[in-house]
Amino acid sequence: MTKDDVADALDEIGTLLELKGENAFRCNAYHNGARTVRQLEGDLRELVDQNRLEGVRGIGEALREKISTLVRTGELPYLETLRSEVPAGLVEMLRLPGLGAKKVKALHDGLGIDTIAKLKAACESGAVAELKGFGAKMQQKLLEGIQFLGQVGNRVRLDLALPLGEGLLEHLRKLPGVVRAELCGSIRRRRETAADIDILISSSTPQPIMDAFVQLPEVIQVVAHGPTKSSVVVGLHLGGEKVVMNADLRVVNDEQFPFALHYFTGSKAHNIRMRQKAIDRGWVLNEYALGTSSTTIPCRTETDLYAALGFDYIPPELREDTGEIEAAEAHRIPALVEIADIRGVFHNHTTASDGSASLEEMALAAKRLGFEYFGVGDHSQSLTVARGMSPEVVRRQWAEADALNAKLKGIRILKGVECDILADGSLDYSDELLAGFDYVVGSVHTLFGMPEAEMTARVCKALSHPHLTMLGHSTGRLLLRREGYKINLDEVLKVAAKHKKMIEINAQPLRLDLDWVYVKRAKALGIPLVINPDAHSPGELDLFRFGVDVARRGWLTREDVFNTRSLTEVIRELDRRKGT
DNA sequence: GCCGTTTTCGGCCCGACTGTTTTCAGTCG
Repeated sequence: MTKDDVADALDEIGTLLELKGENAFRCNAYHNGARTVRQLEGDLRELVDQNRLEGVRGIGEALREKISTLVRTGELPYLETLRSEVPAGLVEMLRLPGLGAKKVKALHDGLGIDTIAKLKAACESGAVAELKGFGAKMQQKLLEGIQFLGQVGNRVRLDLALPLGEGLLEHLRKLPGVVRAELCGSIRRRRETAADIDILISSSTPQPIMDAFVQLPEVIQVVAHGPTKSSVVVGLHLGGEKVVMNADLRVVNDEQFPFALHYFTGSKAHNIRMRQKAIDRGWVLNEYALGTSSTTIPCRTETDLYAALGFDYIPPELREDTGEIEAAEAHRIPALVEIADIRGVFHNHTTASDGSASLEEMALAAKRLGFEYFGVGDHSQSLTVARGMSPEVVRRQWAEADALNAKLKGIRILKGVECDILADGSLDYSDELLAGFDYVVGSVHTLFGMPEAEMTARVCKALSHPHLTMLGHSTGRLLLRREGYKINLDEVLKVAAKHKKMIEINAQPLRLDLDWVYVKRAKALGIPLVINPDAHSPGELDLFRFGVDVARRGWLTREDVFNTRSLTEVIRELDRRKGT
């Protein structure tokens, strides 16, 4: 049982209790507990065995008991019982916009509806509109929701949601009367996926802005259209993909803007803690103001808002209630790594394996981005599907790199490889050949179905190899598409720290692997992180910025990220590692 | 269910919008 498995179980309990009509705070306690478990540091099994869950905020006696049972037995009779009491279709119905636990329960109690299919039939027959608390509009909305659910999934990757949101923002900023305008929500916090686009505008004339918003060319459907809040569905073709998602716009006056910006950026957990901190000081914090009923504290920016509470400014990427509030209170918010700090990258592909551009084209693209060094990391021989390099091809690439380094000014090519970690944990080339590279990225590309213990041992063995420099995409996940392979990352991090290896943050928006939660743990273990775009074309080099987002969410400073070092420092460190 | 220099009970963030109401409950973020 992983932390995610346990957290999923707690979330499910919370949801099932809601559907049974339980006290909302009790339900919420389970959802809070799930979030806490997901972000726990260390091995859950050990935490349970050593009784270290005691004192964790949000996990009391009852949850601790259930977590222990889940971890020790892999089962939870309490959850089984709940499942037998609540039809599975009710949980699925919650995904429909406008349907919460109360309404789902009313549909079930009143009409015996326990699946989306039955709900669709009941809407079409007009039965739903007859039910108390429902009506014709609700019935129509549900039908539309059922159709929408069939068309789009839940979340959208950041690299798609961000440009869509920025496009809307650009339109809106041109409107008369707009003073300030920003993207909020999970996009501003740079989560790897987003469920919707949140936009905040300050203006003294909200109505015409609202009217313009719902008529933007990207808008497919208007969900809500009020004087200060509107909600629409937007769609756009981006990079060959049709992106459809919800977008919400809120308009406030300019004095309210910093409070609203903070509020709509979230996360929800961060906001709740902030409001409690305000209450501790005898104030109230909401999306419009900070203060008491008689006086308000003027703030021009979010920085002012945090300062009013005695806090450091908290960058949006940190606002997940994972310790940032305590750090801000103690004035220990780190100076996070920035895009401009990155001076080169190490894991990229060329036509020598499955890339689309030559080594020279890639190096020149890196130079255009302002990098000092470009590390090539083509695939190794066994990965034939990606045209992995034979030893001959490797030597030819080294000669090419030497020739280019003699010719090109302002960019240095580093000779690396993305070497397969074979099934038994050995590397894909002889030690003699590996010794000729400037560095070696080790990655798993095969046998994803291995049992967790075996996969963990495989990767840990590779980490003990003297020629391995850094671990590539650590779980192999593809966001919203494929789960990563089963691996005990806490163990992997421990072993990486022991052997003084680096770990990659793969910046491909589809991967973003290592996940930020583990980035934070890697940092705590003193492991250097490396941000790599895993570029297969010149244009993809720029994807490194999404890796910077992950690094920031993992609390990394410039010092924590290896590729913020200068070329001289990088070469010195790589040479030092090869010498040991 | 969780939590407590307001601790063992009584709170738990709070406002906009919708659709159904005839003054408000439910949903959402």
